[in-house]
Amino acid sequence: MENADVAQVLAEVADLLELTGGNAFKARAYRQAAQIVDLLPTPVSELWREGKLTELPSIGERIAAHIEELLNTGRFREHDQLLAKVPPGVLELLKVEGIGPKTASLAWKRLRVKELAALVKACRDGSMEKLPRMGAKRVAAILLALERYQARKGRVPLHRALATAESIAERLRKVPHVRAAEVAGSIRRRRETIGDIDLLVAATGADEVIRAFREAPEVETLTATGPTKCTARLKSGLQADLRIVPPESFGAALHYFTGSKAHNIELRTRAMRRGLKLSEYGVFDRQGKRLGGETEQDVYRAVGLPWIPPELREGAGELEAAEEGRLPRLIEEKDVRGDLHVHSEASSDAHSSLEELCKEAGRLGREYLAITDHSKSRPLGLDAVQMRAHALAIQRFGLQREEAPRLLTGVEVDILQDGTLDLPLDVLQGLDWVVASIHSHFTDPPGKITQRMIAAMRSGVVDVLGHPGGRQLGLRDAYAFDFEKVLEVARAERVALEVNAMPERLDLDDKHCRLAKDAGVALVISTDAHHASQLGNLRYGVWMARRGWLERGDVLNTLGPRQLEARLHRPRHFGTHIELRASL
DNA sequence: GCCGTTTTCGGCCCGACTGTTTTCAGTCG
Repeated sequence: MENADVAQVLAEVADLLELTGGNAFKARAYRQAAQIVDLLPTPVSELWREGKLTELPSIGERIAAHIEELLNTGRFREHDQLLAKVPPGVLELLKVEGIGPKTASLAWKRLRVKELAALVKACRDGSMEKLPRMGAKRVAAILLALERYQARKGRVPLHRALATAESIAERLRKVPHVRAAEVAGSIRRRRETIGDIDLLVAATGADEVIRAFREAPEVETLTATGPTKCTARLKSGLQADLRIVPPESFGAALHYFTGSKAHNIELRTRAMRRGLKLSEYGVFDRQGKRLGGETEQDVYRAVGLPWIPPELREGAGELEAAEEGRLPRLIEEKDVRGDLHVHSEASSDAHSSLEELCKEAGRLGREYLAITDHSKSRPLGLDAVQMRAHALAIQRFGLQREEAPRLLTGVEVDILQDGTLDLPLDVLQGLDWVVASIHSHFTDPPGKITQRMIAAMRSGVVDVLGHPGGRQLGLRDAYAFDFEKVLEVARAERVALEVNAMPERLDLDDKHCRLAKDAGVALVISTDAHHASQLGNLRYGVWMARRGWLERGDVLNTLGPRQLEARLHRPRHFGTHIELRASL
């Protein structure tokens, strides 16, 4: 069982407790425990084996015992007992916006609503409206939310929401009396997917800000408005929340609305223990005297901590790290000096010439670029003879150029179903840089996928495993394999793991980055660009790496070309060693 | 169910908005 599965069961217990009218604080305890497990950088099963479960915050004797039972048998008794009391469809009702445990429970018990379809019916036939504290408006809102839930189950990838959010923020910055406007929430934390957009404005008056927001081209309609806050449905189907605060509260509010929730609760609890009160309006002492809140630094200073970068604010140990002075110095985009996974028009699914790629990479300040086109198993991929010729062409083109970037001959070679590579070893040995990736048979059993990766890493010619998890956001989950085992072999064979920066891959993800770092395995952040314009996607990979606590020293392509050669497992002299070209 | 510099019982982050009420419950972030 993965951490996410354990977390899901614990969260479900919380929902079930609320639906059945159980102790609300008990429900919260389960919800907190679920959050902790979900964000754990190490497998929960490992901590259990080491008897360290109760060392985790929010996990005591009882929940630890439940987790043990879950890991052993895939279920636990209290969960089963609760499930027996509540029809499965009622749980799903909670996912509809505006429906919480009270409403779901009322609809279920009074109207026998046990699933979404029955809720729609109850809303339409007027029976819903007769429930206590329910009225025409609430029923209409629920119907609308039901529609939206069914239309857009789930979240959108970061890059889809980012441009919209930044464009609205930019518009708000131009409104008179606005001192600052920032995108907060999970976008600011650079989460891989986004549920909604949070915008924060510091201003002395709200009316003009709200008017500008309403008139933004991305906004469809406002669904709630107040003097300090309003909510809009965007044309994209996303929701955007806008908050307006006085300038002296901007830092406290920015901190608050950046989250995560888990991080905020930890920080507020810490403040409380020090006799302070933390809210989105500032830091206050026991008498209610304001101590600060204009900047985020005020907030952290009040609780005796250094400023924590948003990407780390997940309640995953960042407060302890800050306290002990071991916050990582996170990698930045400017630290990355080269791109080691780029496709040219020699790949059937890519579109840019070497010239175009070099021009754009040069503009972005990249010092080197590995051209890594597909091997023969991919449609129109290169066979041994074509690969040699292509490598020569890359070299020749590179030699004609004076300016950066320097070109490396490379390949993205397929890892075949039996674990062998899709091109002969001597061809691969003749290249500057070898990315090995799985592009087929994703549904092989976990053991088999793991063996394919291990065999590839042990070939002696592979420099990095490309998009190791194989996921595509919203399309395909990562395939199942034994990551621990892969890390072990990667370290022994000195093979790096890729953080693929394609916004729809972002693979490795943050948790796996952190595990790799802890295991002493090197990482490479690459764009996997299929067009020159995608070379700029590097920032998405850097953000994921930052969420995984990575520092400059953890990432190979922060090195210059000479230093990089020196770090590799077999001798390399980029661009100078293909003796085979003479024989062609 | 968890937790402890108000510590083994009695709390549990805090505030805004809506729709329903005629003072507040429910939901959300």
